Amino acid sequence: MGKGAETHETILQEAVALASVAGLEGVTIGTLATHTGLSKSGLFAHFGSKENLQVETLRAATERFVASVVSPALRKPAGIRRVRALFDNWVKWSGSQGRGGCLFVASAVELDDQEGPARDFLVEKQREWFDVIARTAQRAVDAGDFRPDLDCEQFAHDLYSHFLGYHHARRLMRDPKAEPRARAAFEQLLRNAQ
Amino acid sequence: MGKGAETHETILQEAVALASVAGLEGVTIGTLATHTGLSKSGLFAHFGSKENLQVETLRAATERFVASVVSPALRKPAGIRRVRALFDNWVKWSGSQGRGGCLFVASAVELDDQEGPARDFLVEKQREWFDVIARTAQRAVDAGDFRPDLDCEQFAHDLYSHFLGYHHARRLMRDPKAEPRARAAFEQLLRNAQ
DNA sequence: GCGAAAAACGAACGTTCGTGCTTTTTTCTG
DNA sequence: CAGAAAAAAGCACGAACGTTCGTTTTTCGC
Repeated sequence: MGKGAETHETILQEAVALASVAGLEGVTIGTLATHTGLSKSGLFAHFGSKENLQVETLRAATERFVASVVSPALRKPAGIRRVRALFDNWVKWSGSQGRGGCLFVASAVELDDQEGPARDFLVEKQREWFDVIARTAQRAVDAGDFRPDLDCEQFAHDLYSHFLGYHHARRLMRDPKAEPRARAAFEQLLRNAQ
Repeated sequence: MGKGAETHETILQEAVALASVAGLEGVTIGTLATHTGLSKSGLFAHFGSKENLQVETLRAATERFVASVVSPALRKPAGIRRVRALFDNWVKWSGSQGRGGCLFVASAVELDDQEGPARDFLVEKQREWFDVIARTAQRAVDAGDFRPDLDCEQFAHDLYSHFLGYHHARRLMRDPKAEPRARAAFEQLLRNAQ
């Protein structure tokens, strides 16, 4: 990897960390330059536009998310264990994000009314993630862990909701019961699916 | 109401509408002045600081929320019907917010890491809203609609999660199934509580 | 180690941001 | 209706925003 690509990576790493705290719009060229020890113009040249920086930041965050949440879970045996791994990894990952929260939750709210490539990218990746959950539930049905008439898309939607509830309780409300509540809700979701 | 207070009200009305679309931070003194036909300095004099404007915007939004969601529901007979009214009003109100989404959801993500009076105010009101839900569930237990050993705080947490899931599916994903999914999840929540 | 290519810098641009002042206009009260 | 009080405007400020451009420094292939 050449020097340029290396710096590029470093910038994106910092951008993801910063965005988790201040949101996508909060990642300003100036502050990002300061944090990386680069000049504004030097940093800017790597991306060509703020919009592109935002998309690349989301892309970098997605890579990390897949590597630490999705891929490990997909290595578990299909069925309820894999479903558990998905949710468990998700919650653990969210809690390990330093001071910040889940960048995707933050971006979802920030971009829901902002047409453009950043929104398009986020929606696409969220859709993929939703489908992974739904398919994983379907595999659990196939394995006999879940009842045959389960609505897997509804299951994915509900799982997603429980994560959002967890995120809200932990991040805004700073409720120490956030995680146990989320886990209780998840267990109930599993029971209803069996 | 004098002229001053009237203008004050008009500004806040516009601020709430604008914040629902662009977020709290997106409500800039300049754009707000343009939308209300005032000068920047003239508008600014009403609030003294941007921070105070944000708090007042949240306060105005809270008033509207209570008037169109909470109060009508509390006029229903205690029990499961009131619980239904809470969720129903909430979902309907969220869908009727014009182009924007729920300001509280947007602010929750925006302010979760931003220490200050705006955050404090939001957390306080969210806490109150959470308590209203939990107490309403308790009244349903008392009325015999819900089982006696129901964890009412968990119920409130779950209800909240389902709203967040609905909001996410509708606003970011623009999923036409968002509302039926949320309603299905809510019905399941009720069934589990009985 | 030389020279081309890539990377980073420094300075400036036009805007917009929130926030002070002072002055003018409008509203309310006696 | 006059005069006080309130409201709004006008103007300016320093800072930060994204972006452009020309120059300097660093990296890398030969």
